[in-house]
Amino acid sequence: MKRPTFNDFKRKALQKPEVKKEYVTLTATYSLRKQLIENRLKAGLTQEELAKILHTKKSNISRLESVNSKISPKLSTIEEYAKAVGCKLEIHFVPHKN
Amino acid sequence: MKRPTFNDFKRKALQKPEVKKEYVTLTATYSLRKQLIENRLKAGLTQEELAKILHTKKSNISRLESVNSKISPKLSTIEEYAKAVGCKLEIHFVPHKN
DNA sequence: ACAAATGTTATCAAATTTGATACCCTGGTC
DNA sequence: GACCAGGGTATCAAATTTGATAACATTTGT
Repeated sequence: MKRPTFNDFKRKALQKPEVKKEYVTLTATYSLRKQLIENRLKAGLTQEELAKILHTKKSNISRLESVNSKISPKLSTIEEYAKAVGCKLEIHFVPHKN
Repeated sequence: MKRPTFNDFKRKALQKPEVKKEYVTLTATYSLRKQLIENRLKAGLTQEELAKILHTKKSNISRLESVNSKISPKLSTIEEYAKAVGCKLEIHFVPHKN
């Protein structure tokens, strides 16, 4: 019997409905922040350089990317960010299994 | 030689950079509205029923789904809508070709 | 045609995000 | 140590979205 992995733990935990509920909302925003940063770096830009492109300030970019940020950005904000780092934003409604 | 189709026209038009630029931003929001409505219907809900689930009013749902709506909704608004119709929201940064 | 259900639009106050400014922190370099 | 680049945080006014209400329009069913 192999030792339980993190994925095992995750799969188990997600059985609990209250955990699953949190997980769904968490991943969406978390994955977004990750993609923001990831694609800015991929474009070789600092927060300040990106800010200039978007005609705003670096502090605002930082707020957007911040993990502990309590704000839910507007769709247009994310869209402009994406365009500035050479990406296209795709949004999908994926039906829940169960 | 077959008659030019709409897709032919579309492909041709998208060669023009200024058209392409508009297209990119248009499709993102347009495709969103379509998915909102499509998935609400798929869930068998009226705007009023969905409004009740989200603790709001049907007029607000209509505004969200409205094609000529000038507003760019918050991400959390779309996320809650998705959850209410039994979906998970997925957001992807897709690198531009070229 | 009528009534009921569903969807749309306008408007206002309340809530939230955004832009700008200022300031702090860390790592690296001199 | 002093300096700089890059990033983070707090705060305020300005801009925008959201919720609620009311009235109007459209579709559906009988």
